[in-house]
Amino acid sequence: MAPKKQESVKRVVMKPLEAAMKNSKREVNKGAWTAEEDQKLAEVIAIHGAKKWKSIATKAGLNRCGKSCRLRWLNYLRPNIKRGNISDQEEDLILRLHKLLGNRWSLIAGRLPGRTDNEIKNYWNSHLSKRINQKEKQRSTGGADDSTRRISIVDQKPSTQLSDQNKVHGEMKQDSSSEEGTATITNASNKGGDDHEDYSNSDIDIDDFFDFSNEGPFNLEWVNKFLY
DNA sequence: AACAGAGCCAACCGCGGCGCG
DNA sequence: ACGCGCCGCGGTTGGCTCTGT
Repeated sequence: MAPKKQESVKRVVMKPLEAAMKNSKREVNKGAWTAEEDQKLAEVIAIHGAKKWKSIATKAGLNRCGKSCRLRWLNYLRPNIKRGNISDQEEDLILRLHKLLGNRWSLIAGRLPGRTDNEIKNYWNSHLSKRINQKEKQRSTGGADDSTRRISIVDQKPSTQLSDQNKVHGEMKQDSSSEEGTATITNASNKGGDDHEDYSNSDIDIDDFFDFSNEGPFNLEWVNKFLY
């Protein structure tokens, strides 16, 4: 299918007016954001910073909940956001990280500068998961083609071939929105039974894995340290 | 040209964690 | 220790665009 670049800009202009009109003054506005709302939100965040989303929503005079403002900022308005055209390198990295972390989109996004968790999640759901499924089918029938070669490479990595159990002993938390990429590790039970792998038995140093301090902005070599 | 189905993506929803009083 | 509110995350949905018929 042909890519739809710059589409989001169009979207903003399309429906939202009627959506905004439909919503009464008391009700919280939902649906697509208008350019005007974007501008207001950006202005308020420029002044007050991207914290206290509820008050930001109020200060901006937007009839939106803080949650919605936060999402809009993180996924669209935030500076240095890359849109569209996930490169082969990035795709490869997503595949590897997903293999390692499962559906921890925010963590994966934290390793892809300029990419949002939502974007990666969408990309995974619409592109990669299908390819994985295809590959699985092909594997069961035997043989592989070019389109799945890269995925095969990922599958071959030995150090992360961990158990398929849906449990994890370490909960990792990271502020993916921070440009510095500071990370902390906490211990907690995993919510929701993610399908990622149990890395607690591996020789991966989690602290090291999420130590962003000595990396370039877009150096993907680091991942090899953990995955090969 | 019109329609239907698939693909894609922005945004919403629900839940859990955390901090504060 | 407890309750409450806010924040962040992952899953899901709604709706627009594209493509094929």
